Amino acid sequence: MGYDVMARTCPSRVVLHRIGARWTVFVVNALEHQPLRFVELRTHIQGITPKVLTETLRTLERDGLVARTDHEEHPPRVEYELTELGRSLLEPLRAVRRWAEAHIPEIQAANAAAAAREPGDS
Amino acid sequence: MGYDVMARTCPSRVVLHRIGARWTVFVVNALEHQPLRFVELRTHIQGITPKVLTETLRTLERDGLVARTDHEEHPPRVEYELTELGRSLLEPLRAVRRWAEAHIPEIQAANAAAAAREPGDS
DNA sequence: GCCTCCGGTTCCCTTGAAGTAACTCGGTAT
DNA sequence: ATACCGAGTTACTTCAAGGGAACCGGAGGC
Repeated sequence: MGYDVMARTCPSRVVLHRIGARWTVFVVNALEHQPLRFVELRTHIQGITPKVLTETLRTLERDGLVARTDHEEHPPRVEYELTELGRSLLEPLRAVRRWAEAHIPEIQAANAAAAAREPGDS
Repeated sequence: MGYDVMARTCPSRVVLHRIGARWTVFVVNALEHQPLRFVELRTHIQGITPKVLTETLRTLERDGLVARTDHEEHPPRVEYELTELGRSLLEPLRAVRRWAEAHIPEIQAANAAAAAREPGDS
C-alpha cells in the first residue's frame, strides 16, 4: 500500500516498465499451462531470437517471476516455469491480452480514419 | 476472434506494444475520472516532458482511445478525455497497475536475493 | 574424426523511443 | 512595447532495447 505510480520515484514505474518490455507478456503467457524448455519457448513465441529470449528469461528470473530448472542431462534439458508470483501476474496480463485481441478492429479502424483525415504524403 | 498474439504477424502485437509504451498507462490512468487539460496532465504525471506527453496523446488519439477537444478560447483550452474504447482499457490497466503496486516488495526482494547470489562486481 | 543436439553466449550494429532546451503562435493584460 | 498565458513545436542528443549472425561445449552417435 501507499505506492503511487504517478510519483516520479515510485518503484512501481520500474515494475510497469518490466511488464511493458517487448517480450515479457509473451513469455509469461507461453508458460501459462506448463513448464517449457528453451527451444519450445523459441518456437512457441514466433519471431523471438535466442539472445532476446535469454535476456527476457534472465530478467524474469531475477524478478522472481520465472524459475529455471537445469536437469543436468545430455543433451541439456532446461525447463522454465512460472513461480507463484509469476502465476499471479497471469490474471492481469490475460486481461490485457484479451483486451488487445478483442479491440484490434476498433483500433485499426481508428487508425485508418485518422490516416484518411490527414493529407496523404505522396 | 481468431487473433493469436504468438503469431509473428499478429496485429495484437502492435496493440500490446502501444499499451506497453512508457507513458500510455499513466495518461490513461490519469484520465480515469475526468477530462484533463494539457498542463493538468503534465503536473499530474510527474516527470513527463511536454514533447513526450504530446506524442503519447497523439498516438492515443490516433488509436481512438482519447478524444481531444479544443475549445478555441484564449488563452487556449484543450481537454483530453477517454473515449468509450479508452474507457474499456481502464479495467485491464487498473489490474496491471494494482498488481504492480501490490507486488513491489516481492520483486524487490527477488532482485536483492539474486544480487546477493552473484559475485559483487567490485 | 566429425556431426548433431540443446541451451545458450558473444560481438556488433540499428532503431526508435525518450530526454533537453529553446522556441512559436495568437491574443489579452499591464 | 512588453510580457504572459496555454499548448504545444522544433532541433538535437542520448541510450538502452532489440535484432543478426556466428560461435561454443560436452555427450553421444555414425
